Amino acid sequence: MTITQLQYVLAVAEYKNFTLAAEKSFVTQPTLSMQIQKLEDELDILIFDRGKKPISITEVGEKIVAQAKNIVAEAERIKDIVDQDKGFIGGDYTIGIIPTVMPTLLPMFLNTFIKKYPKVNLIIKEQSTDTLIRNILDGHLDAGIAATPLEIEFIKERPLYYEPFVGYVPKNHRLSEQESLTTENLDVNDILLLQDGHCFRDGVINLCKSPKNLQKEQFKIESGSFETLVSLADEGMGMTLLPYLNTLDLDQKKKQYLKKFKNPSPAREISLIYHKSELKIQITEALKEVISGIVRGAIAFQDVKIISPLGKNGV
Amino acid sequence: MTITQLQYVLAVAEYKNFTLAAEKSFVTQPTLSMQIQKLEDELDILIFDRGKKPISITEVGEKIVAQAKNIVAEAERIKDIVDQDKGFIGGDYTIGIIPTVMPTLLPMFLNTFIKKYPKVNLIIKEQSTDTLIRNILDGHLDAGIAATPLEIEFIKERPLYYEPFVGYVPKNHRLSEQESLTTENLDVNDILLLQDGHCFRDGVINLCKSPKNLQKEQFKIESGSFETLVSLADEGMGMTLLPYLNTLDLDQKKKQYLKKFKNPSPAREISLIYHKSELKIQITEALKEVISGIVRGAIAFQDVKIISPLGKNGV
DNA sequence: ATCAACAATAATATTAGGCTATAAAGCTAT
DNA sequence: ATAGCTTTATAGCCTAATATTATTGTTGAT
Repeated sequence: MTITQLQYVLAVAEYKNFTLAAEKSFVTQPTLSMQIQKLEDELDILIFDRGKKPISITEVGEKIVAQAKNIVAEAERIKDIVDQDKGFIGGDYTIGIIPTVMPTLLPMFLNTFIKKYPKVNLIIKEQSTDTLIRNILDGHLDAGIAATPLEIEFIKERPLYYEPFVGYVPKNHRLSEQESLTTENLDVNDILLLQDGHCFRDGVINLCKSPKNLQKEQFKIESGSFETLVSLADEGMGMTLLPYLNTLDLDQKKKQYLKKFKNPSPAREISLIYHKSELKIQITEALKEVISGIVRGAIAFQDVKIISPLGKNGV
Repeated sequence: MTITQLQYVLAVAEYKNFTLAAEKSFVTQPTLSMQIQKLEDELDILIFDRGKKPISITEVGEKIVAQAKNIVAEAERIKDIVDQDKGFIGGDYTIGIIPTVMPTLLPMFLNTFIKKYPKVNLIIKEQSTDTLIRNILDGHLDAGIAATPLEIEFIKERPLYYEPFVGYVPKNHRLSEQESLTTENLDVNDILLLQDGHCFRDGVINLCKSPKNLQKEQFKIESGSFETLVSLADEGMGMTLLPYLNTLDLDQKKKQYLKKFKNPSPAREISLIYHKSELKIQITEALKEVISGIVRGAIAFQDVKIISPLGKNGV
């Protein structure tokens, strides 16, 4: 049994296809086929059931694949140890960021980070919180940036900053005369929400006094971008809530409609999350330091109350 | 990097000597030297400092050795998974047993076990509790039988049976007229003890009312076997305490001096202990079942109070 | 029935891992 | 100092393992 063989097994388990798995492993298909056969012979079991299409994994196979993941991950950490010893920070690093954070946070740290750590090859993906968690758990992401607390087993959370919710209340709105907002003011049916799947949507719903009253209305407008929500609000379709960083690049005219909450302002906690196995921990630490350092300047510390980002389905 | 290379590293780390490590790995010394060099080249670090005698491990080396242990252990578990799937119970299995349990318990289960699981090659070692723990932690033992609770991190305890303490009070002893013993009766300075290092000794000291009064006497007799203690007691040197199973093969004449404790009788808890990583767990489970089954017959359930086996030094 | 997709097999080249023999280095003791 | 011992490194060689390309065998879809 070799580590290479286990890696081949993982590739086939992932792609359910020998040819494709071989390609992704940068070897030819017969090589991979033979190595897997050899492992199967050595253990005297079948890992894959080739009689089906797509290929399926046998019952023992599933257990072996799970264990192979462990072994390969532990083996990769040897390189980590050496890198850490040499003070080397580099290599591929894949990070997922939730859509509502991506456009505001990424430009703030990306440039600084790639200049400070030129040997790290950052791969950034925009993903919803639940995909992000899945990808961290199965090792496809090295880290993620998401609203927390999530409290998922095997995932560590390291808060980066707290971002207050800010109201956008257009002219003629019921609340437009108020100096500042309170949670009690809000009516969830009057707030324009992001579409399903965005955790900021769930945060807003949790924030409102009686989230269970979320009604099926005659027509319900939901969008994936705050820009749309603001425009809709301007058209008199209701008010909306924005994360603080998203209010910064509104044009001057629109800024007049922003209303802060009374302290403690509701806020979301944005954290760097990663697998508790702490693979590539030096890069993760480096990233955390860069982002924290930058954000400390941008978001003044305030008295906030953290709102859970979790929807009724858990994530 | 191969699993084999990591195993070689572990061997050298253990024996601090290439030649011996090669021997223990069943390869020649040059083979092992080269493989380790190759690994060091690949990682571009030094794991061992050959400039010292005996060979020493570099700082990074220590971390790599620790991680290599993980990887190798995880890799071995693949075989476990397959064995479990096949219902196969076999292979080498090394177990340590504390001296005060060995002579009474081993004959009770050994025969049954090797007949029931003929493919398991049992290797049994008599060891004190602290060596036993060290060996379980570093993987030299698959399991141990010791008095518990120990509550050591990374070690699981599975109680096998509770063994009451029985007094051996010879003629003319201060307590010889009493029907049964109580903890209050005991004076630690009047009890013949096993020599230092036996956890049964610590158990007895813990049991006595004021263990701190253990005096430095003018002469103090300690032995490693209960047989000696009983003989000494017969000579009027004091009384002693025995674990219940050790009283079974006293000759008829001596049995008259045995005195039970009033319920709840003090007792020691004897457990099967093993690393929480649960390597070879099928064999461990099988062993536990065999021993429990046999012991259930031998030790009638009683009202007991468990005495800690830990001495002042922790273990 | 034919084609396309995909895994297995065959034949072969290359590499890796093992061995024996031997050299070099580091100690120890005379 | 040097002879002798112990231990690790190097050299040269052989075998087995791992890769390649070319080809065959299956299966499912058209």
